[in-house]
Amino acid sequence: MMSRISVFITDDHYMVIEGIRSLLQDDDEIELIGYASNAASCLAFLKQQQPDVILMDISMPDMSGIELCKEVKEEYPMIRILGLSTFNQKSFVMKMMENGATGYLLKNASKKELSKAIHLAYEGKEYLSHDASDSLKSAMKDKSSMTFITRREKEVLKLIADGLTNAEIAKKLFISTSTVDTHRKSLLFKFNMKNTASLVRFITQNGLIDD
Amino acid sequence: MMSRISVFITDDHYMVIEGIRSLLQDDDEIELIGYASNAASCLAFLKQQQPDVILMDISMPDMSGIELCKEVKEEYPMIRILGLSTFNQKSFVMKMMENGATGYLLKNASKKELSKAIHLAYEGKEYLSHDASDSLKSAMKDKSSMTFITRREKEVLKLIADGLTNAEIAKKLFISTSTVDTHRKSLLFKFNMKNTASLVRFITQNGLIDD
DNA sequence: TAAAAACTCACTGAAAAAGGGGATTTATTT
DNA sequence: AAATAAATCCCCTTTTTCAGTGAGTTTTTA
Repeated sequence: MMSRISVFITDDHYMVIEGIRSLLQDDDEIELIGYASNAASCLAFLKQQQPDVILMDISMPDMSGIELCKEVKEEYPMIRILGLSTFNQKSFVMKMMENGATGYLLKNASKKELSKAIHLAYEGKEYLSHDASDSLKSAMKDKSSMTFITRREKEVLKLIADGLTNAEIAKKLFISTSTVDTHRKSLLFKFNMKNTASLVRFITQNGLIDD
Repeated sequence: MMSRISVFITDDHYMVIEGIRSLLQDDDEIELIGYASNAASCLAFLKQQQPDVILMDISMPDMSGIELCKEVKEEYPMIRILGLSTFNQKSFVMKMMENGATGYLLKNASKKELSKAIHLAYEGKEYLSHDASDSLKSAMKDKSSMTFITRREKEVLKLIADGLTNAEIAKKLFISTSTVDTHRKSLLFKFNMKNTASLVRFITQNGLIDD
């Protein structure tokens, strides 16, 4: 008999970790070897030990799952990553996959679904949570050259979500309002949103901003 | 020895339910008698059986936890309710408490914290997750006469968060743009926000809108 | 060290939101 | 039935955002 699939969890909600742990307890083909509640300790763990599969939440206190996914994949390309989220917005799913995720799971997934996803991920086959796969299909079409947002854009995004106007942001960052405006437009374009309202909703909902 | 405290969970994330279940397994003073993944089945359950304490998530597919909390309290005033959330924004905590919640828990709460909160809730004493209690204190001061938003305002709010402009909303609801504008202003006023960005962020973050 | 990406700034014009005021009709509650 | 709250509509002005285009400087990366 082959060895068990080793799994690691990165999620900042204790209850979610507990939930997964509990769901995986019976599955004797899967072994939970550890968990981390933030990106830093996840990376620290990986230096010591590499699991076969990582279940990774999008929103972590110190880094977004999308970024962490990218970093982990660069360092340890053999590790399979399954995105974990409460939402299923097309752009997020897309970005996770672009950054090397093997699949995507919603947090209300059943025991069966979870187990299936891990097994498939281990074999390198992609798995997409039901609701997610639909949105992904339509998303993959307009999957233009998206390199994700820059440091400055993120900074501006945060302030936009805080309710600051371009003028206020400009003052705060010691740049001109034109520049802020450019960043704002760039953000709308990259996230494919038509105005600030939908942009803010999206990034808040997907935990792409630190509360 | 007294009988065990009966607990019911309402949360639309299976993993969270599993997590709580697992955390409570060892505590032989607490008995988990059931769970629901939406407001409707929660209410249906309560018609048959009433737990001592309900652990209630804010964001449910069919109704916000704030509303459900209110309804449950009206029908079964003896049931203690503990709010469950990933966030800890003052206004949300405040509204949950105003609507009858006995306490408030963050989803990254430890086993000890969870158990403590349930026991305290059972005794009718309030428990507030650490981060939450701070924000609540400062919030209670400016707790002005907020009657919360109306049906129509909520409808408009949803569409604003979807990224529709006043004109588009007006078309959809068969009313004039002036009316939509009035509702928008009213929302900004009620939530004490200065623009759409901060409004959308706030309501999204607090699960006051159905994703 | 080139090339690419990120960051910077400006101009124009149109669209939308925000701030302030007032007003009528329809529901709801007391 | 009277009072209160909700929903509807309009006016005006100012501020902010959005769309499109162009272009120089700095930083990062291949």
